[in-house]
Amino acid sequence: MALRFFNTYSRELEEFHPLDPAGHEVKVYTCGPTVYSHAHIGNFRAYLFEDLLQRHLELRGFNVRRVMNITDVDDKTIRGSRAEGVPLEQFTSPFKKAFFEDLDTLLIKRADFFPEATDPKQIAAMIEMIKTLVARGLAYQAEDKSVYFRINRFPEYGRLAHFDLAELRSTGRVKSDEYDKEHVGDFALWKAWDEEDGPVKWESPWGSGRPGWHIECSAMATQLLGEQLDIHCGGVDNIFPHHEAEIAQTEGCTGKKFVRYWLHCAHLLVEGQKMSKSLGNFYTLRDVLAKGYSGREVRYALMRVHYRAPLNFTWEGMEEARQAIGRVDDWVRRLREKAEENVQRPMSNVQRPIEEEQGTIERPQTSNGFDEALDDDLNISGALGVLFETIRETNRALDLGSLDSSAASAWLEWWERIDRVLAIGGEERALPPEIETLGEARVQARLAKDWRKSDELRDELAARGWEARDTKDGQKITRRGGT
RNA sequence: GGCGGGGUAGCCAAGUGGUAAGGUCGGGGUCUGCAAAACCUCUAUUCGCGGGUUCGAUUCCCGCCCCCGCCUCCA
Repeated sequence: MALRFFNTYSRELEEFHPLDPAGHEVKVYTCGPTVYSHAHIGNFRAYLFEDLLQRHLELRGFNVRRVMNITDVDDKTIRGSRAEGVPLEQFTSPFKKAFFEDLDTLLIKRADFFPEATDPKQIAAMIEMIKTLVARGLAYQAEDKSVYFRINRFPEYGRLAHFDLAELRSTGRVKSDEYDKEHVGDFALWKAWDEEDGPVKWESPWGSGRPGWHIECSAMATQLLGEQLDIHCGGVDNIFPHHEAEIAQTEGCTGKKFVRYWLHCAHLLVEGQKMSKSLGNFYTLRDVLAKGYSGREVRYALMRVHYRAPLNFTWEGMEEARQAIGRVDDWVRRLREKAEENVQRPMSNVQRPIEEEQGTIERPQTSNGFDEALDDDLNISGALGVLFETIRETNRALDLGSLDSSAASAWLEWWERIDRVLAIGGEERALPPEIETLGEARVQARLAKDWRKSDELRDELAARGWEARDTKDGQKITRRGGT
């Protein structure tokens, strides 16, 4: 099956073909965070979806060139810096740093560029775009000195969201400065300085002020990726007005189709409601980590539901993620042990091709459904289904002794390949010395058949987050859950 | 009101015009000193509701109901 995505623009599943004539490079723009506080896990759901997209495209052989912007100037960042009485840059910088740390925690691949809105080069590019729009009559300076986009001159406006402009209803969420504008729907490209902005301002042909939010993305995307993008992503709440505005501005300047595939992810809910800072019902990644969950557990929990379906965040869901990941870990560990048997006696009886004929375990197929599931608009549930079925089947074969070390190696390779997309695999870590000591004591107790002491030591280990299991090959100690 | 997304087992969640993947939880079993892990097994005659098309619909069509979101700077 061909790779296909649901395009918000057409509201249809479309086969994916990049702009690059060679069919190799894919240009992706993803809306990033506004750094006025820590991003919450709802934000990270979107970034995880984008990470999954990038990783799958890469697995499919595309070379992804991706940009994610950092909005470090807007009403909220200015308000924050004033409240703390520090310069804007000083206010946003810790949140930028935290954002990148959080990306690492969740094993989200870095974009190629993280342009910042306050970068003078970007501001200059934004001003250039606005100049072009003004010159073309697509924008005008109003009495309040701000510059607005004239949506009536861009007939396509509303097409992405499928909105009829005449039907737009004000939610009253935004303070209206409507009488300065020709149309309520006209949006700011350049916001004239006012007292609330304090020292935050840049010079422009229209006086001092700062750029509007939407123009930021248009300028950065075209600067770094060119006038036409393959894929543009974001949360569904960005469809209107943000992405609509981006189309208007960019196409207003270039006259070319801006984005070929628009992909939007649904919201993360908490108790059935959208998780958002304004409602106050949000968790930051740090909140979840503080409960003892690891980055990859959060990653799994937020990634396991299809990106276009709402996902309800619950602690029960976190526990499920922990269990599922533990199952994967145990399986991988088992395969590694099996695979190593090969290394220990490498040369002995060179060829035993006969083992293949004993109706043993099948080797992994290059594709046994995992890639194909993701090709279908990133059907992660289908892909995970393939993984877990594989786990059950290979575990069964291991139980029966019908999976030899070379087959184990082959399955391990299969796993390592798909984990380049999932990135949920854990790392083997050495036992801390005190755990080692307790484990050793338990082995001795067991040799002496001192079951009571053995059980006590097992409880002791469990209390420290480690689990002792007695297997045919002796005691095994593993970390359960958490980091 | 307009525009979207979603309604499948206790919970999470795939999916197909031919009779329901997978995860998690819970019950039973094999294994174990006891456990754990793993494996086996049980848990939706049924896919929001009502019509229609069809030999047959959870899947296609029509009409409803419920939940969530967007409707001018929220991922």
